[in-house]
This record gives sequence, C-alpha cells and structure tokens, in this order.
Amino acid sequence: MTATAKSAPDVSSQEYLDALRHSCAHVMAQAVQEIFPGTKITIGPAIENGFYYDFDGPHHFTEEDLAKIEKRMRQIAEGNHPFSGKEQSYEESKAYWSGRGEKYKLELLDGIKERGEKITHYTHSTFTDLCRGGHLDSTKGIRHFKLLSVAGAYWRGDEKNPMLQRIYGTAWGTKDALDGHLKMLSEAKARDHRKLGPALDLFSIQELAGPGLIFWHPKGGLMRMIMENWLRAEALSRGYQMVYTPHIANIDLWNTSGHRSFYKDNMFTEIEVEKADYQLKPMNCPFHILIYQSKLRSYRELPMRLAELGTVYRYERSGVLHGLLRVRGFTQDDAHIFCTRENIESEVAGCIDFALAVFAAFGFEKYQMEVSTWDPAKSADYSGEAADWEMAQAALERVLHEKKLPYKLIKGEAAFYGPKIDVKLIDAIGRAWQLSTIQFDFNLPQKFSLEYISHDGSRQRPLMVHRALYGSIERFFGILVEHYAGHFPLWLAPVQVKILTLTDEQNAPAQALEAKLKAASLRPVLDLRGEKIGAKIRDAQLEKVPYMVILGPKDVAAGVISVRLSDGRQFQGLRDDDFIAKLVKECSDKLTKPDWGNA
RNA sequence: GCCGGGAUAGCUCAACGGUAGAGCAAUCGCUUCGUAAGCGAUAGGUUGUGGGUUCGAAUCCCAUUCCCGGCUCCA
Repeated sequence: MTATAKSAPDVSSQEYLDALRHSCAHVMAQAVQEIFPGTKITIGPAIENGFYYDFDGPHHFTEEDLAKIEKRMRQIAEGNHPFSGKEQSYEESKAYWSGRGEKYKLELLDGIKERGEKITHYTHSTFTDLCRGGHLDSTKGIRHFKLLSVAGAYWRGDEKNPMLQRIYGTAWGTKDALDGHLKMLSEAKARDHRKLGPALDLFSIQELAGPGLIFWHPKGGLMRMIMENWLRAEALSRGYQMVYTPHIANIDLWNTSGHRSFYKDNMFTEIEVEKADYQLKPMNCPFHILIYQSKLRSYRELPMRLAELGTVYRYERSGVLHGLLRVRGFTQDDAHIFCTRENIESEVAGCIDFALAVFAAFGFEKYQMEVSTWDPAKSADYSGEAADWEMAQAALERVLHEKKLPYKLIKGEAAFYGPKIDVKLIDAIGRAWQLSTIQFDFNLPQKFSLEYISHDGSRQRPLMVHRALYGSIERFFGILVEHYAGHFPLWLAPVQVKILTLTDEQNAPAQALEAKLKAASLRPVLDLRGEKIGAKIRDAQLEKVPYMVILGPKDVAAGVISVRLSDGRQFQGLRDDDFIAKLVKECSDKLTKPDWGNA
C-alpha cells in the first residue's frame, strides 16, 4: 500500500455494516453503563439490519431511557475514539472481569478458554469488551442509527437461565439507508394484517372464544373460499386426490404414530369419550396413512397423492401467538405422497412446480429455498435407513439444480424423520416468510408398517412425502394481506366493483348494472345512500375496492358509465359491456392488469 | 411459559383521586349532489374481569384474562 490515504470504505458492504453494527453495540454498552452504573454486560452482536446488547441489572429500561442512551451514544461517537484490540492471557482477562464483577463475561471467558481460542479485548474510549473483533476504525463512523426497542431475552437463549434485558437498534452506512429502513418498518406497521384484517372486516380473534382461534368474516371467508377452490382445482389437475378426515381420533392412533411422545408438548390434552381418550389432531398425516392402509396397495396405485385442507389444532404457548401467523387452530393445505424409490425425483419436482404455480398465482415473485439435511454423525437419532436419507437428500438437491433454483443447504437441520425443502416467500417490502414445505418421512411408514405389493409380488415399504404449499391458509392469508396492503388482485378482492350513484334517479340503472356484473360472475356492491359522491368514493377507497362505477344523470342519459380505479385514475364514457369484459379477463389473468390507457 | 409494556363507546383518543368526554362510525330526519368527509338530531360505557385501599377509584394496590415488543418454539 502506498502512502496515500486509505480509500473510503464501501458503506453498503456487508462487512462494513457488520463492523458498524458491532461497533454500535459496544458504544451502546458504554452509554448504558455510564447512565446506569452497575449494569452487567453480556453479549452484543451485529444482526440483520442492526445490533443488540443484552444487559442484566435492576433498572428496567423504558422508552425514555432509550432516548437518553441514544443521546449519549451520539456524544461518544462524535468523540472519534479509535477501536483497538489486544490479545490477553486468560489470567489477565479473568482479573479484569473479576475486578468489575462482570460474571457473564467470566462465563464467556471460560468458554473461550475451553475451546482454546485466542482471548482478545477491544477498547474504545473508556469501554472495553471481551470480543473477537470486527469494528470500525473509530466511533466516528457511527452516525446513522436508532434504538428501537427493549425486550426480554434469556441468557444464552436458554429459558432455564435468567432473563436479561435486550436493547435493539438499527444502524446503517448512510442517512438514506437508515431512513429507508425506518420507512420499511413504518410501512410494515401500516400493513400489519392484525390491524388491516379487522379494519377491512376480513377476520377477527375473539377473547371470549380464546386466543389463537380465527373467525373468518364474510369477506375474508369469501377470499378463503376462492383460495381453496383454486388450490383444489390445481391439485386435481396435478393428480392429487382430495380426501376428508376427522378432527379428532382415539389416542391409540397417536400412540401408534408416535406423536404422543415426540409431539406431546404441542398437543391439546386428550378428551375422554366413553372411557376412551381422544385427541384433537395436531397433524393430518396419520389420517392419510389410515386411508392408504385401508386396503392392500399395489405399485400400480403409486404414486398416491392424498390431499386435504385439513384443520389441525396445536397447543402453542401463549406468548408465541401472533395474529394469523401463529395460531392454535389452522388449516393446512396438506398432502401426503406415497411412492416408490423410483418416483421420488419426479414427485419432488411435481411439488416444486406446484409451489411455484402457487407463488405465481398470488403474486409472489421472490422466494428462498432451503434444503435441510441430516447430520450423518448422529444417524442413531434419525428414523429410517442411511441409504434412503442419502437418496432423498440427493433427489431434493438434484431437482433444485435441474430447475436452476438457488437454495441454501442447511446441514444437520433436518427433522428426525426426514430431510426437507422449506420455501420462504419474500413479500412486497422485502420480508421473508416461512411457508411451503416438502418433507420426506422415514418414520411414519415404519410406525404404521406401510406396504405395497411390488411388480415382482414382494411386499415393499413405500416412501412418504409430506407437502404443504400455502403452509397454513391462515398464515398465507395473513401474508397476502400484508403483501398487498389490503389492495388485493381483482380475482381475490371480496368486493370487486362498487357502484356509486349521484342521485336516486340512478337507482334503477345501478341495479341493472349490478345484475349484469353478477351475471358475469363478478362481485359488485351498490352504494345507493343519500351521500354525496365524494363521500361514497372516500368510503370505497378506504375499503380498498379495486373499481368504482359512478353513475350520474349524464352517464345514464348517454348510456355509458364512469369508472374510477382505486389508484385515482378516472375514465368517462365507457360501455358497460367493455368494462365487464375487461374485468372478467383481469380475473382470469389473475395478476395482469388490463390496459386502461391514460386518464 | 418467561421479561417488559398495555387495555376507557364499533374505531381513534381525552379525562390521571372528586358527576366519564370528543371526532369518526351507527340509527333517524333533512339534503339529490359529478370523483377522498353535506347538515341536524338520537343512541351508545358497571373504564377487560375479580378483589382491595379510600368519604370517594378509569385514576392507587393485588390477582386474573386478553393484546403488544421480544426470548424459546414453529405452518
């Protein structure tokens, strides 16, 4: 390197952002210890979009405290203190942290020693942390940040450990980046399905009925029906067979499946019925297996794809419930594919194609695939044969390769019963949501001793694939609400057209138009109230209705209609038949909007 | 489940130890109007629930339910 000044860092690179955020965490810890002496520090890493630091102390941080801490952080940052690192011996480090009574740091220190790692301390200003490094050159670079929230977090993420207080912050290389992120956060808040859902009269959760249980109102119910019908039609055309199974079953079934032992924590307690115990179903799998098992199967019947919109009930701890995204009763678009080893690649490919069709239909352009495989070193912890695992994992990866779909390989993350592909959707404002899942199951076929008769007359064990594409209809719907911020594509919109009249004179023509729209299988609603047109438009706009037809004396006299789109564009003098034809086409195209020309 | 915060009319909020109030929505009436709020009237509340302190509690205390931010877990 020459004597010239160091080139400016790329403030948008991940490396820079990690260093910045990590540096923020240190500065925050200094500020907290200055303002609240005696607070013990634990760990404070950089995370996606920001940083946090976990503290232990008697004072409970409030919103006002965050403002104070943030102010002090800015002062420290402006002091332009360099970060410097120094390797220390275990004894030196131990003496330092003992002297300060930092018991968490001492615990971390012992861990570092056990793993035989280097012990380094990083210092800026008056603050020193036990840290492996990765900071900015100086605190001067810390400018575009904001403290966001305080939350509880267990020491080392273990609920048996003490609860610490975590302060979250976000930090960026430029003001624009920070503003952009804060805007995304407020946009996310504005789209929150828990707010929009009830506001648009789509669904509710009722305290009297219990938490985590969803009431689908008429509009949400209609949308759900459309989603379900679409999925059923797709499934049938892709060779699935639709089944229906009970919501409850004798406990013996759950003992056989093994759920009573490995899934007990998530199951509601059993219900006694005539001296036998019954169990509300947390999963559909055993039921589909019973259908498979109801007679002797031939290889000629495979692959057998049994699908159901199966409602399951899972006991979720009260603190984890979240709107439609985490509930106690939900409906999975569940399917179980029973197949031979020869089938697996084409079946996995079929599932992937179906999943991509779902995303395309509902307007999700981005997604991330993750393949979770086993840890062969712990093969005893898994069900099934090593050969089957290897074959299934290879098939999952091969299919994704062939379809040129990028994926992340997560080794050792498979469930004990089989490897899987999870798909995360990326929504309109860049958030990822876990949704579709395609999982092999080497456990249940064994538990239920599933068989088919092979072409050579021998009895063989089929392979089984679980697959859910929406994942849960509730969750998918919640994500849809947020993705579109309530402005649903026409084919899903519960009210597609609102017919607004200027005066009572237009009531009859408005009703005639309503009938015509209904005859074309569209969903119109009349607004004949004695309100001014501006008020009717405002109401329709707030309901996020895609199209408004405005009927006034001039329109009726000319035999035309005026159309207003929810984006504000207006078109006068349209023929109703043309309007209807465009809407019908938009519904069948699903996501392609018609060309309305310029307003 | 755990830590912290919260709950007042359908919604958004006010009253912060001394008679619970506003706007919007709802209902009724008037208005018949050209692209985001016409006017008036009426009705609506054991302040989430249960206890306690007090002459007096929406307000202070305890318990509980539900919600929110996270942790752990997950479709």
